[in-house]
Amino acid sequence: MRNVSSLSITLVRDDAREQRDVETTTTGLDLFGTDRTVVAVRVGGELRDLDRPFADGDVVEPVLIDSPDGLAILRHSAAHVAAQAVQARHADAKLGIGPPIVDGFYYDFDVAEPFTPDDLRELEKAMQRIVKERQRFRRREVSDEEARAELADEPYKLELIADKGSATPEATGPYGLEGGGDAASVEVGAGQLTIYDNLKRDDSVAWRDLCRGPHVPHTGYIPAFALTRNSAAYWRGDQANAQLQRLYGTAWPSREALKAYQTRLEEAAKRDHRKLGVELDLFSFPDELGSGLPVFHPRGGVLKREMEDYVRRRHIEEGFSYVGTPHISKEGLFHTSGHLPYYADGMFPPMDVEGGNYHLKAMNCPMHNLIFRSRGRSYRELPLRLFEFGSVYRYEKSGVVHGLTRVRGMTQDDSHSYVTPEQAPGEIEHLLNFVTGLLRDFGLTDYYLELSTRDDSDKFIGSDQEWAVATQVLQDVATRSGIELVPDPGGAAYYGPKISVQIRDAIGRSWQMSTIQYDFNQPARFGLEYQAADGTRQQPVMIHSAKFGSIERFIGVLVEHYAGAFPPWLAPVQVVGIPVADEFGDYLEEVFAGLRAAGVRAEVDHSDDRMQKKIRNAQKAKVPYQLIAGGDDRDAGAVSFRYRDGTQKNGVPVADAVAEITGAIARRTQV
RNA sequence: GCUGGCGUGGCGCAAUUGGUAGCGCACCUGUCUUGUAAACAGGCGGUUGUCGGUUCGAGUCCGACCGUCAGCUCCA
Repeated sequence: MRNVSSLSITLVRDDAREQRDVETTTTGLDLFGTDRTVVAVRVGGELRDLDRPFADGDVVEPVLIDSPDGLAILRHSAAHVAAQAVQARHADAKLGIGPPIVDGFYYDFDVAEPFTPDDLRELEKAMQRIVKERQRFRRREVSDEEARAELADEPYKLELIADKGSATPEATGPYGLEGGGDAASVEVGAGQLTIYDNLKRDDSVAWRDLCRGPHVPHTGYIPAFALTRNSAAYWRGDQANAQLQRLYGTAWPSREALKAYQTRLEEAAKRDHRKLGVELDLFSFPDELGSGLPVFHPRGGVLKREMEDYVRRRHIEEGFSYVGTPHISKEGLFHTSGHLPYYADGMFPPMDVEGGNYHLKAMNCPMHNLIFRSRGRSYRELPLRLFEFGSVYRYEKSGVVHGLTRVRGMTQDDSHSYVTPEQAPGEIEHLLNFVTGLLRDFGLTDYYLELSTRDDSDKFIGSDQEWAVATQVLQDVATRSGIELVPDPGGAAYYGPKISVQIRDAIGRSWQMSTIQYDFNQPARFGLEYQAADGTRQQPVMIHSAKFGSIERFIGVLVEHYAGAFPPWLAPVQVVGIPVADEFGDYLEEVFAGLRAAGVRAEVDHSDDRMQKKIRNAQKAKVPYQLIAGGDDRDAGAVSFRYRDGTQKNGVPVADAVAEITGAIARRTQV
């Protein structure tokens, strides 16, 4: 028989369930308080602070500090510490929101003066003091009126209270990580408001914040943190709102984990394509040209040409016709297409020519439409597939230009497939297969699909019915592919929905690469038609698609993906010949003549450096193969391999060496 | 576009409280060159992003512009 003053709870740990009778006042701290790796509990699916008492029948699971929820709780608690430090230093600072994010947290403040690097150092010290004080986090349920009274000096919090209920926590989980959720839901949920106090040893309130929680039991649970940077951010992400100052930080379960994170960032920075572009002499951005306008050096040119050769050949194999169109056009074309009314801001301003306005093109589709319309079209010609390398220019805002991944002048491997509505699903599937095959050939496997659809804003044209059909077609094909599919509501082009391939770069930013868009609007606006089997005139659907997306961006991502150590087929220089001494240069030249005859990009290093220096240079240039030859090799009609990892293979007969290299190039393998 | 940081020879860096710009690599020249990540010596190269201002004097201070970095917003 159970004692009336006890509860029965179920403890779930590592998939094991354990029934336990405990005292009525038992809390998570009683169960796990000695274990610093437990930061909260999950009771019936809900995250709770450790100091809340259990109820009879509760199913209790400890939340470990290194689990996704545990890390979020740790980081969100660190955000509170940061905010306390800020308000202690800047009495006028008004609180915005302070959610956890990937690898860290931020907190927004309305302050008179932006934070300086010195501020960050001082704030970090202040945070350390708060952590040392082991301030307790105390949860307090308050009514809306109480919250308003208590936070009368916090205008942004008052706004959140007023908006309470509009948040949708179930859509994103408790912390709304990985985007998509309203970060403000960290402060207020849909129901009961809570305030978290930070209590000093004597139980006096050091600081308090409107917050859903949960939090770690006390600030001593934050073993390793750092403030990383600060920047401006618009209140609630809206450019029309006030600009707040955002403080970014990171927090980890241990000093070692923090150190590992910092090391990871340093390693990622070494892969940055902007840095490697200089080091490997691939491309540059001359100031004289203007922001976002790259030039490709000979080595980068090889990369670009290999990609273009590949994708041109593949388009032809997939039934596309290679076409060509100019870089500029009279502006009427872009009125017809609808781009000018909708996206004038994204285009370079017009040039006045003979009294009329000309525009640099920002897209190729209108010109391809003119090719389609250049004569009568039969249903027998469909799908009609046009493809070109289109040079387009987009007036990207100055703050968003970024290396090769966000430029103002770029080359799209752009295609438009004109199809009957019935052919559309098949064509989209065809294009998606084309794209996934291309990504595989370039060694990219870590990507996901995004389905960008319309929302109810007025920037989309066409009927709801047409949008629904187009969206459904794309969704079906994307789902059938089995690739991870992420919704992107409101992200569609004004003329139709799209599927895009998103790839992450070295620093975790994701970039849109390939796109497939379903467009029923432009065929109507351009009056495109074909004659059907029954003699009637019908309007085609056009499917826009770019496989690399932008060649420039793809190169940027490739550089980071391979950290500059490209597979042989893409490497600007595939083989460097290194004579052990000057006199073996002629022998290597003979060998390299054979390589070059086989189409290999191979150079003998005849500089007056010594062998060791030549090896070092080739290594730094990340050349896949170093072929070294001295007396032993020459006598044997052989060469010696040195690979990028420093391993070597000596005395390889020349024919075998050529076969090994040409084989790896042909198979597009990495070495 | 917004907020903040930064801007010194091709690259990476240095220059005390404002006092007339240094180093390494690269490059050029010469001598060297036999086994897997830097031979030795000499030399060329910048008026410090641009323009304007303060000052007897500015790379060092101020302003504008350009570029760049981080974040925000945006991304047909």
